[in-house]
Formats: sequence, structure tokens, C-alpha cells
Amino acid sequence: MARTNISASWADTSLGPVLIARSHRGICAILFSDDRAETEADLARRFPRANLRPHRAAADRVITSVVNMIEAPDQPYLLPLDLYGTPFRARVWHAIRAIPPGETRSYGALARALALPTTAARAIAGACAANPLAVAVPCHRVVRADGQLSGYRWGLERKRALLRREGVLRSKSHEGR
DNA sequence: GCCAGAACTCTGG
DNA sequence: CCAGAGTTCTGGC
Repeated sequence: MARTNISASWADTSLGPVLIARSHRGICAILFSDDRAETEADLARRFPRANLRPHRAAADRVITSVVNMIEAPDQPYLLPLDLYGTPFRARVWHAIRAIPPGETRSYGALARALALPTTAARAIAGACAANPLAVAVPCHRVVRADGQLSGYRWGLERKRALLRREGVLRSKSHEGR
């Protein structure tokens, strides 16, 4: 099978640096980063069979568009996404993309929406954790049934910031307790 | 290779 | 409070 070419570039956002990768079909990864080398290793792990190459284009309109989406997540995002995963994950990601900005769902509610037993909640959490497209697949809108934020692959602080930006959290609210 | 346990959970007993 | 349910991955033997 042919090796897919994937080009990656870095961009800066108010939530820190993001690594944006794309194939010929669309954006295939949007990864927040606290450590660039580690994030690049993460990208390589996610696409072990691809040719990864750097892509430098500061004024690229795709990059600009992704950054805009992160800064204003209530705007519709229309660029093509190359979202690929196991059938189960693809179903979960699709359901998550249907959550409108400013709303949240619990893991159990997603299970019901997918006609799965509520015991699948944990499997859904696993699918969220594997999401390659930060913000474009808004897994930050998935919270625990009691309303608390549980985990976020890219740090709870970012999850909180994204939700606050969408007006879901009161600016004053504390995380726990 | 196979099996056990963990991972962004939830509900019933 | 504890256990068990659905999926994927990782690490040990």
C-alpha cells in the first residue's frame, strides 16, 4: 500500500502551540502541545505508516482557518477533515461532532444517542481520548454525568478554557468540589 | 501470542 | 460502596 504523505506545521494559539497535520484528503491531526518534540512523536505514533514532512507556510489559509476555529469555537468549521479510526471510534467521533457549541453531553448520554448500553460509557471515554482532532471533534464538550469535568487528553485547563469560551462554564466556577 | 489491567464512566444492588 | 459492562491498547509472561 502506498505511504500517505502528511505535512505538519506549527501554529500559535491562545491555548499554546498546536501541531496541525494534513493529508491530501484534509486535516488529519490537530494536537495541542506542551512539548513540541513530544507532540511530534505523538503524531508519528498515530500515523506509523505515513511519510511525515514539515510544512512551512505561515500565511497558509488552512492553518489560519484552524486557528480561527480554536479561537472562536462557536463558528462553523467547513474545511475537509480526514478523520480515520476504528469503526467504533468513527461512530463516537461523528456523534460528538453533532454536539452544538455551548452544549455538553455526558458519556452516558452519548451511549444512548448511539444506541449502546450505558455501560459503554467507558469505551466512549476511551474513544474521546484517542481523538486526533482537537476542537474540530469537540470532545471537550463531553463531561461527566454529575457535571464535573473529568479528563482531557490535552490538559483539563484547556478543556475548561474551551468550555468557558463557549459560555458553558461561569467564569467564576472552580473545577472540583 | 494470549491474557490481564487500565483508560477522560455510569448505574444498580 | 463495589462491581460490571463495551472497546482498545499496553505490558508481562
